[in-house]
Amino acid sequence: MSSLRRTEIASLLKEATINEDVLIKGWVRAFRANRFIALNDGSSFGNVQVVVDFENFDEDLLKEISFHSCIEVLGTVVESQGAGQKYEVVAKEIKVLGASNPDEYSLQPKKQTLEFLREKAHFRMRTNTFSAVFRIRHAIAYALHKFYHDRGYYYMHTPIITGSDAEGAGEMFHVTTFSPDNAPRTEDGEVDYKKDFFGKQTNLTVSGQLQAEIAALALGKVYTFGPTFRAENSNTTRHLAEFWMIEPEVAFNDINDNMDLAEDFSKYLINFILDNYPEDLAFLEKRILDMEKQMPKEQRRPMPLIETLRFVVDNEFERITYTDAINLLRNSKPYKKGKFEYDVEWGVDLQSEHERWLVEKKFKKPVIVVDYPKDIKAFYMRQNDDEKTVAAMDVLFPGIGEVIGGSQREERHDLLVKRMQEMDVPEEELSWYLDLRKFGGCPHAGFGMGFERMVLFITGMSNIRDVIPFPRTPGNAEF
RNA sequence: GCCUCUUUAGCUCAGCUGGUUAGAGCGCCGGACUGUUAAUCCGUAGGUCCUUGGUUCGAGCCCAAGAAGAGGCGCCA
Repeated sequence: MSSLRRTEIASLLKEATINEDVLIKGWVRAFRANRFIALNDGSSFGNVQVVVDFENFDEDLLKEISFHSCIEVLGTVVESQGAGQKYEVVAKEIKVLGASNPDEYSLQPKKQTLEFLREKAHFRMRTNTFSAVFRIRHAIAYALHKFYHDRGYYYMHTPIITGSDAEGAGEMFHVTTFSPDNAPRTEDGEVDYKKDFFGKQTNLTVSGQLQAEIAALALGKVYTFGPTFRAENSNTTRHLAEFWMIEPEVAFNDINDNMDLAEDFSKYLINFILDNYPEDLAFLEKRILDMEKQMPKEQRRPMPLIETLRFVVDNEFERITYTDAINLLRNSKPYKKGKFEYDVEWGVDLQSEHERWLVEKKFKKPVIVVDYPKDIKAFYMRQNDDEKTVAAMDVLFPGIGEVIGGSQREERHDLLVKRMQEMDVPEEELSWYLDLRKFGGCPHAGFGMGFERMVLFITGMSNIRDVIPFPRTPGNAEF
């Protein structure tokens, strides 16, 4: 068509030279009045408007310019006569790269529900909503690397296939080359994993934490970022069987440093998106506001999306001990009026309704709860001097709940061994983990942030399946 | 895993107390119009009422079982 190099729409929208010829390619978002094509190539939220003098184009060609068809346009940049945009491109030549028969195409140029689009995961990224979500998802991933790199952390790749099942973070997916029908058996009739690929039973990782601790005790400050798998039968808007987790682990940090890091990190990610993706955020915010118009007032968000994000970065997270949280809850109105479904009692984990009350009603901002009873937390968390609690923390966000869970790790060998025995954690399997306490151990701390939960919070979406391109949930592994 | 709700046109939904030919908006298609921004106006087509079984003179509607989807809870990130 032309020897011109393709101009990306993002750069065209940023700075265009009047009367210059450009070559653009993209997918048709709308074709109005047989004259105006809204073209998008994914490089930005904004579309470029292509103006077609339909009198000068072949009718059959114009017919092929349909919703989400892919076209190439050679045209001239001019100042727009219309109100919606500064520049537009007057088409000289149009070539259809990929037609899309509107009779058969399952997406339509109208509002469609997220549930419907979820079933069309191969097309849903072409919508405004999902392209905005996935641009932001990318940007959060970039920002997290930048945050840690700029602060001298090392990105550590922990294994996806693990040989230990002692991490205690949930049900695991087994990894095997055996066929379920005729796996080798031992004399007792058990599956003989000694004959399996790795010579032992292996699983998909549920956390990179234990390995990250190895790295932290050598490189000082490290983080992991990778896929994590939980075979829990969780059917909620905030659980996935395959999700991504960020796990910093820092030598010499105590629980307070850990809380500082969690807060700084969360705010950095939110700020990065506020600074760099205002258009996408504005669109997502408007989408929610439109949707909420049909909802009763009490179900609406207390603040629009961008205001919520600003509020979170501008205010300190509330820090409160588990014990104080219990006291607050027991003195709360819903508790006294018997509105809570579950009882509030020291030693029992906070239920969703209790966390929601703390975050959404009492403090109205992210809350960090620390010093949980040791019996409801993992074996590796550091015992506090009261001998009843451990230096564990959860960071709770409005609307989502737990986004971060972390702790100072137990670095005292004898105490760790005692705890493992109490909780029936096999010492032999974790001898390497105990070695870290025997040979040059030190206080250290870290946490895990659910990546998709952060994406949920920043985009304001309500179902976690809509912030990962190809969600894996119980009964669903399409695409 | 538990509880609740939903399933009717391509999509989103309405459908009265069980009663004749199941409707609307949007989308698609055809036409009109042509500086539009969710364009507008007119018109056409489009249905396994989720599936199976039952009750009934008669079932989209009632009953039973199953399937799929959504939400809440639990587990957690």
